[in-house]
Amino acid sequence: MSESCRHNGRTSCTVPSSEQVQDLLLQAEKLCAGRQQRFTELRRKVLELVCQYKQPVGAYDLLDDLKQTGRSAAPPTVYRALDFLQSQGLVHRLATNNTYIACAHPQHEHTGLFFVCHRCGFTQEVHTDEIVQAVRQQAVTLDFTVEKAAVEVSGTCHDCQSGNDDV
Amino acid sequence: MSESCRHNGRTSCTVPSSEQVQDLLLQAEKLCAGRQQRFTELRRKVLELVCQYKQPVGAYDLLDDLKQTGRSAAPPTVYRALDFLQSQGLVHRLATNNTYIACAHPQHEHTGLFFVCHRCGFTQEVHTDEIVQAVRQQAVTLDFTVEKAAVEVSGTCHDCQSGNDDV
DNA sequence: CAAGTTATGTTATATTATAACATAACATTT
DNA sequence: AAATGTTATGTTATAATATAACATAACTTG
Ligand SMILES: [Zn+2]
Ligand SMILES: [Zn+2]
Ligand SMILES: [Zn+2]
Ligand SMILES: [Zn+2]
Repeated sequence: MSESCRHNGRTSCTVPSSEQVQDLLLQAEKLCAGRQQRFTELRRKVLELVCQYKQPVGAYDLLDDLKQTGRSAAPPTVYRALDFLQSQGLVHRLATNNTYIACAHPQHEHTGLFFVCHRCGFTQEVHTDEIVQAVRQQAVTLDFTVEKAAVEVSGTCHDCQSGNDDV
Repeated sequence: MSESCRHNGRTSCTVPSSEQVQDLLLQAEKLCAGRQQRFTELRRKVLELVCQYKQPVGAYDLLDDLKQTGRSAAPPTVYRALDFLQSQGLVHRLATNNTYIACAHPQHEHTGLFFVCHRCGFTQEVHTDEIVQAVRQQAVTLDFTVEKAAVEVSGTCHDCQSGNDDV
């Protein structure tokens, strides 16, 4: 299901549900294999941990989780794994709150576009051609070669707008 | 000159030049006065320091600068001033590299759109209606209430593309 | 297996930012 | 002007995030 996906236009993407995690891990394994990149146990484990969160997660939370598994772990352990996962497009880093989130469709390159609810933390990745195109067009105007773009919008999500102040 | 400015469409904005700093400080003073906000000596000084950099500057660099002036200063000193300046739209924070930059036209609210050269550090703020509009449109689709948006594009600026590897 | 490369373990430290509480400055009312 | 409330700053300590540096282990390739 997540093997092939079409993200034309403004398609929204969700964090994989529990039953999809294994699928996504398999996908990640294939992706890395195809690129001659080593999808090690540690990297798999970290990606799995990231996936298990419904929301973006901090590096030190992942570190705590890793320690729980009995495995030896220090900050570099998790940061190196996250660096690798990011380099493969399997994980995005949200700069505005120093968190990490699994990408639901790493099979094609893309800029991370995120809408982050600062009330409940719900974070939605989207693929909006208009945004990407607008950034690209501005880059042309500036004669700027884009390497990567971060678009992080914070505000209130649909569910949190319903007037109830106590979620 | 910076008193009234028209940023219709894709207008680029630069960090104020040295001779413009006093103008910008005066503008900031008026702006705060009009809002019943206290533009204290400390806040003025921090804004001035930020303006004096041609590139985004880190909080601890500003802290060092503050100390040079003889004034007592600790991290909270500069962070509180920066928080205030951000709240008034006088300064933007770049989340992708934890730096702060003066806004060249704080007189109207806007999202910060930045193109950051990772080679020379040159950072260009732009006002691109297309980008803002595209984000807004996507927010409508998601029924998401935007509070603030951060768009930070990193790559190579015009000057750094000229093939020379040793700037 | 040997040699080279890449990944991980480990310790220490750098960098960025905030908590908490005391004091000072300013504003407002009497 | 004194009293009072509010906002800003000083000060100390610490939290939160991330990396440097170097040793060891694992994997890869010839
Ligand atoms: Zn993604
Ligand atoms: Zn929400
Ligand atoms: Zn601005
Ligand atoms: Zn450059």
